[in-house]
Amino acid sequence: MDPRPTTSSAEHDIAADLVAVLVAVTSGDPRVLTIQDQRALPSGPFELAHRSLQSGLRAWVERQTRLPLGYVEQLYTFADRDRADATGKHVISISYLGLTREQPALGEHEARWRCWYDYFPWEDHRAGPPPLIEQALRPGLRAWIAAASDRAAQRGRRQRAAMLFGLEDHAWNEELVLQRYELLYEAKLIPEAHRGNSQAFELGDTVRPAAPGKPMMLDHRRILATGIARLRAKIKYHPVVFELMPDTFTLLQLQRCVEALAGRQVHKPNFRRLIEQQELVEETGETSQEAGGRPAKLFRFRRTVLAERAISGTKLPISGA
Amino acid sequence: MDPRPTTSSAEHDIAADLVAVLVAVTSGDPRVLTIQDQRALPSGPFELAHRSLQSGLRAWVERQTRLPLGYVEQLYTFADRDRADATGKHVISISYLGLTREQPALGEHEARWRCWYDYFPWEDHRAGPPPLIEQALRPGLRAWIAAASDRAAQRGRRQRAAMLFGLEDHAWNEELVLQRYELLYEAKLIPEAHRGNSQAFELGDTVRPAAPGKPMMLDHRRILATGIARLRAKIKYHPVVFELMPDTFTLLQLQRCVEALAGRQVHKPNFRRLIEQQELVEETGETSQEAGGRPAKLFRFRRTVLAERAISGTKLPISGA
DNA sequence: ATCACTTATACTCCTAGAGAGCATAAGTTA
DNA sequence: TAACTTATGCTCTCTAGGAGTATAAGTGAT
Repeated sequence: MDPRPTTSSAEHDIAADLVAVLVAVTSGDPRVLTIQDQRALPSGPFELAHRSLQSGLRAWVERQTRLPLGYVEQLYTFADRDRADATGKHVISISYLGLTREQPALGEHEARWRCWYDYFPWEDHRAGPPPLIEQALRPGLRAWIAAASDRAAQRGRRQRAAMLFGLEDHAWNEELVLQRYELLYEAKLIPEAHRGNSQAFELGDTVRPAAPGKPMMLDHRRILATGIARLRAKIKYHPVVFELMPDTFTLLQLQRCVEALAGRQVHKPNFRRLIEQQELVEETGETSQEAGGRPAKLFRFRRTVLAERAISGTKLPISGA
Repeated sequence: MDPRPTTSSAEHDIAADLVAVLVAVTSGDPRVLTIQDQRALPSGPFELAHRSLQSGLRAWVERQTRLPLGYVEQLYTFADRDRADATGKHVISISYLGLTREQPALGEHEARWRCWYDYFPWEDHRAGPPPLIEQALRPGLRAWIAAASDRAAQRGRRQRAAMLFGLEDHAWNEELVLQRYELLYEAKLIPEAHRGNSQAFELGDTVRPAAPGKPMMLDHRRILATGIARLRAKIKYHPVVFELMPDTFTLLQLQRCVEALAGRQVHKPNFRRLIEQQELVEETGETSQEAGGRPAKLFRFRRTVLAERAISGTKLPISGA
């Protein structure tokens, strides 16, 4: 073990990049900020001027996009060899999840909001399991299963696919976004898997039809998957949804927001019961009748709960897991 | 937004360090591997030869300590300005949690296993709330509360302290390890808070008596807190405990291991019920009578559950939260 | 041999919370 | 006025999880 803080000669120069998964929910769609023809996540260099990584990200995002970043959380740090840049220098990417409200009309650097289900169409189960799993994914998965070396390996692959994609009466678990992406990647059903690493085409690896869903540069789609998974897990025990809501909202709007993120429907009475009995919100006294039915009460998030409670003590009724 | 992958001129040279929180549980104590007179966590440079960060850490740890690393998980990436090394170069620290079984007699670089409660004595509630919270912590906390600018701020501080340390009929939540450390740090009850940043002694900041617990170099104690918190959260829904157990074990040994990590007692009948009804273990047919009572059946972890189940579907009876 | 003690293991009871369904209220639009 | 939409309240049921109790099967001391 190398005793700190003597600077070892083995240390090499490395560049650090910040990559952001910026999420907003607009009119019932979970959206993510993209650049470069919607094929990349916004990223920028980590500069010496920044006090810390988190403040570096905040400063950079708010300067570039003028978005007020409500909630920021570190996701994961990558440093794969493929990511070395033109000079051969190692690039470390530190990815962050950021939540914000609504989208202003930002137009710089062709930044665009895009529904995240465009990149992961199999993740949207709000109207039940999407048919595209059976139609577009299953054949490729079958081919991957059959391509395993022996019977035991085939059984393992089948079991893993069934568990992750909710096949053969496995229940759908919306949190396993990253694992599903990694399986599809491993099964060469993701276009990104064919780039860079040319060893991928050895042996009996036939090129299988790509899974639906828009690809991204480098490993940005994996980073996005990480962000979605983290957010889906987080909303169950931490009141972060409110960072995505306007100041006042109806309970149905809140529910739609949660459903958009979780990618599954929520039982309406239970949802209201949970929100209200936890006293996460308070009435504003006003009502909204945007939706042509009985006017709904408007609510506002009780920010004080963040101080009152142990921060891990809130729950949303998403069965899953 | 800066379109990748053009290398921006604003990128500066940075060194990347890997820091490991290596955990083992021996004879009922949760231990962590330390170096430098038990004042630092093992760390090493990230080298170009490594395929990825994770494999870099694995290779380096296994080479230096000859420990078989069962489970590895990334914790957090730090890059605070204080961490700049002698040359003024930014140092990014990527911290990892690693689980291993037992300790061999490794003696290199004065590496030693040490009980993690030596660094966080207030975290051990296995025999009820430790008296040292009332005796050694409470006075300092009171002083910090009283030092707030106005009544509202005082109330906020009191509430936060009560929530985190289980005072004033708040329940103890064993997962909030990091938040507790950060509060003590902020309250200047942690010796590490007095180093480096000399601005800390402005205004009415009196030097309060330090909290008990062995300090560490740099922010290593914070990293350790992060690791403990992550592990305490993880054992509740993922069967990682078994990475810390020998091949065969009794249910009581397993329970003691969980209790050591969680820092609280567990209801024995409920624990056994949960473990058995989830079919996490299988009998070996043998029995153990190390403990001078009725011989206990020996069990073994059913590794297949990792494939069978969605990995998030296991639970341990730790009320908390 | 008996007793005290330790540990293992099996049951029962209770309650809070989550899932699901139904009923009613109060608006809108055709 | 009817049909439809959305809001809101209530009930029922099931189960997981928390807590307590009882019995079994060993050890070591008197």
